[in-house]
Amino acid sequence: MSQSITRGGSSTSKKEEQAFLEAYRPGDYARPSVTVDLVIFTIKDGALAALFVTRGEHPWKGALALPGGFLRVGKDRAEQGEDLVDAARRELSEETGLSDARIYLTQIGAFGKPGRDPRTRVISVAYVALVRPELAQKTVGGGDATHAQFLDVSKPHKLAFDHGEILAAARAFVQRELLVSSIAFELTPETFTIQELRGTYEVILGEPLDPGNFRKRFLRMLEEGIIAETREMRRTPSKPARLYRFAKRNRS
Amino acid sequence: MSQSITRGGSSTSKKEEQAFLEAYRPGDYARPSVTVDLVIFTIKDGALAALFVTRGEHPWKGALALPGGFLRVGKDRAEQGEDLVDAARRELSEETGLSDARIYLTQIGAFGKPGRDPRTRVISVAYVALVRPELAQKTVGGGDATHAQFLDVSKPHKLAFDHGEILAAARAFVQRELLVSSIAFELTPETFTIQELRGTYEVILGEPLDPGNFRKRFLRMLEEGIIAETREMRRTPSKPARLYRFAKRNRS
DNA sequence: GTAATAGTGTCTTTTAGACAATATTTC
DNA sequence: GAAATATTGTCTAAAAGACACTATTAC
Repeated sequence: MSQSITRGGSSTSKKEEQAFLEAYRPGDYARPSVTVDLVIFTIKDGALAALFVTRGEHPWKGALALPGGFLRVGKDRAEQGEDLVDAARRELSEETGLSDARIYLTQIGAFGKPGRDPRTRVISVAYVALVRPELAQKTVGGGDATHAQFLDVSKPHKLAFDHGEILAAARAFVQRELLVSSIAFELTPETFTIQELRGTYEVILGEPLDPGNFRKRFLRMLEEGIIAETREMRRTPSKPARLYRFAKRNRS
Repeated sequence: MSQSITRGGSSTSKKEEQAFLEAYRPGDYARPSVTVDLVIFTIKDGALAALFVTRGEHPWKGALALPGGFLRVGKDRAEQGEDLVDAARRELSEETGLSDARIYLTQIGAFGKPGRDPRTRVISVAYVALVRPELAQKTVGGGDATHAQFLDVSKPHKLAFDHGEILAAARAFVQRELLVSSIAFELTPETFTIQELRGTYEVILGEPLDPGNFRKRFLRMLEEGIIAETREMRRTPSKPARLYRFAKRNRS
């Protein structure tokens, strides 16, 4: 915003500002469309999977795409529409039926290269959602009779628009975040064994972890109170394993 | 984007898509304005400082604000306007006169709460720029006869719009990034002593660091080739100190 | 010499990684 | 008992933090 040179911080009257706002008319320069796109991750069949929809219309008709939609913008100054994160929650709910506010959802950035959508200039604000596997199975994307489906992200898919780039950014975000916060639990069932949690880590990081060494990390989290023991055991093909549950976040 | 249920990935003809695009007319639902706002950091007088402008117009007339401006959006499909990061570079250049493409500039996210600008719905994409102190002094913001000025961010300032929130996010971003990448060098003169680099770390982290322990970290970076020794020494009030220079990034 | 700051060394604790070994259950 | 895997333990190396100490220069 180019500023005229006015200094000294003279407090201007509320009345004057009111008059300014009344007189304000939006310029007629072009505005972009703003969409909110979601990378909804879950663990499916032992792999990191994301929800994709098949496009039914041009452009990119028939191609896989990330779920998303237009940000709802109000018509006047008093009603300016919905917040970005609310639009993301709404999309999440529409695509999966999941409206639980506890589901992890966070913004990872804006993507807005000119030409990314051939129809018009679009700025997409991307969000990452993490859905526990038992919840994901119950959603629209859980079955495969619908247009939305969870697919293994380690397998290459031809995606519409620049959604491949957004997906890559989302994977990088989750990998980085895994090392500093408790997001692994957002992709793990309510109760889990040490090995099951290790599986989640392995799937996100894309590499195997030593069971003994992972156990040490796990026990540290237990001491810190991030994880709590339960009385139950999980039956396995061999020796049963203790079940634990997530107790508290290690950072807000 | 709501999808009609079409499956099977039948590849559609280019001609059909072309026809679709020709017929496409943007809907008349409201679009938001999109701006790019910058948090331009430097080190000034031994403190982390950011560039602020004084608003000359309503709303928030007379208040401090982050420099920023509207994203330029083209009028038609063929010419969709400038990229987000190009808009950020343009603003950086306009506000500081610095057009060097080597200046660190990266996006930290989109801010778009309804009501953040009383005039109309605005989505702001925020960028962080890091400017070396010797460069910052030469800029418009270096003196204080202009409307743009670098101010110590650890002192509270009443900022326009939600710019306080954006500034806080930018500071958090830089602090996190300091621990994993080489951004400290983006705020350090070309050549520097160990103590001077430590000063940069201290100013960003907001806490003192042990000189002996920091030296060990420093020497590790020297071994890794991130830093290189020079032949020069810096004269100090007491024992002179060796000068080093930044050699290579530790991650792209 | 004295003050100031550059630079070195020591000790402890934490964490990670590689990897061997033991324990307990199902079958 | 055999197979599987949960669990424990050992050794090494890297890194961080606290803190005392030495070296070299300006004045």
